[in-house]
Amino acid sequence: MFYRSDLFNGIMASTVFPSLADVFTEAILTEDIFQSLDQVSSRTMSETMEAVKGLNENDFLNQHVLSEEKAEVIIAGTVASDIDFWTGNIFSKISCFHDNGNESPHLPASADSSIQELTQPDDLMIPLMWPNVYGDQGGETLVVEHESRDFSSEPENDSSCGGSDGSSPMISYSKVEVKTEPGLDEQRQAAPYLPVQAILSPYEEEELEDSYDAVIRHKKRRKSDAEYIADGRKRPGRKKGQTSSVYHLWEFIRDLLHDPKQRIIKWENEQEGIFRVVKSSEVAKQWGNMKKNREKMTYEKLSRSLRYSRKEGYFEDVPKDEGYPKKLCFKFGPKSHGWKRL
DNA sequence: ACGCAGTTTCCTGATT
DNA sequence: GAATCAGGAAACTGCG
Repeated sequence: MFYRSDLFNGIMASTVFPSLADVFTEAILTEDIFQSLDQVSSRTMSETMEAVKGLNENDFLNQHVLSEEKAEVIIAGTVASDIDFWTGNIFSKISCFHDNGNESPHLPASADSSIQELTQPDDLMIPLMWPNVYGDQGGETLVVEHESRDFSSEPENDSSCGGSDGSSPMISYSKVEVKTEPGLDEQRQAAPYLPVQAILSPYEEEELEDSYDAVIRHKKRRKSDAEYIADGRKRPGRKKGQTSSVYHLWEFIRDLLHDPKQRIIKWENEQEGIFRVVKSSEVAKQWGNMKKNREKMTYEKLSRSLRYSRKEGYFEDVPKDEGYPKKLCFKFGPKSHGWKRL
C-alpha cells in the first residue's frame, strides 16, 4: 500500500541519490493503490522509506537533507482530465506542493495535459531543499507519467491490494516513472555537502568509458559537465532517461491491435498483453510506411527492433509452457501502456 | 551542435 | 530449407 507521497518521495530520493530512482520506480510500478485523486495524503520521508523497501534513513546518504527536512510532505493530485476512450485509462496531472506546517499550501492549478512535465518550482518540493537545482541555471526536468484507472465497476482479482480505507468509490492505479535526473554538477553545486558517491552520475561513468575508448578506439571525447559549467552553458540535448516523443514500435503495435478492421495481428490474451503477428510481412510493411521507409522495412528488421524494445521494457518474454505459439508471439512489457481494454 | 532514445541495417548462428 | 529467433555491432534519425 503506497500513497501519493511515496511517489513524490521516490522522485525526491532519486534526486538525493540517483541510484535510488530504480528502486522507487520499481516499487511504485508494481501495483499501487493510491487514495482518490481529490484527497490529500501525507507521510514523512522516513515512513515512506520504511514502507517502500525497508530502507532506513542511512540509505539516503544525505543526512543533511534528512535533518533539515522534518516537515511532512504533502502531495495533492489534481482532477483527472483526459480519458483514453478505448482503454478507459485516465491520465492526470500531478501537482505537488510542500507544507511546512506554518502556512496553508497553495493548491495546484487545474490539470490540462495527459503527461505532465513538472517543470515549475512550485510543482516540486525539491526546490525547497535545493533552490539552485531548479533555479535560474536552467535545471533539469523530472517527468512523471501518472495513469489512473477506475476499478470500481470491475474489481481486480488481487484482493490483497484492497485499501483498508476504501470508502472512496474512485481507486487509482498508478504508474510512475522517474525519467530524468538533475545533472551531476548542478546537484554538486547546490548540495556540496553530499558525499561524492551519493551523486555519482551516469555522465561520470560515461566519462570513464570514453577516456578508455579514446585510447582504444580514438573516439572523440565527450565534454564533461564541469566543462559546460565553466563555459557558462548547460549540457545540451536530451538527458539520460528522458523518453523521446517519436511514434514508437510498441505504440504502433498497440494501435494496430485496437483497429478492428485489420487482420494482420491479433490478441492471444488481451488481459495479459500477449499478441501474435499473423502476417509478418504486412505488419513490417505498415511499420515501414509509418516511418517513411517504404519497402525497405522487413519483418527481420522489425523483430530486431522489437527485441531491443523488449530489453528496454516495452515488451517482455511470453510465458513458457502456457500454450502460446513459439513464433511470432510477443507480450507488452511494463513500460508500455494503453493496450488493455477495460 | 550535441547527445540521447529508439530504432535501422547488417550480420552470424541457433532453433522451429 | 525457409522462416523465425537471438543478439552483437555500428550507423542513422528525430528531438530537446
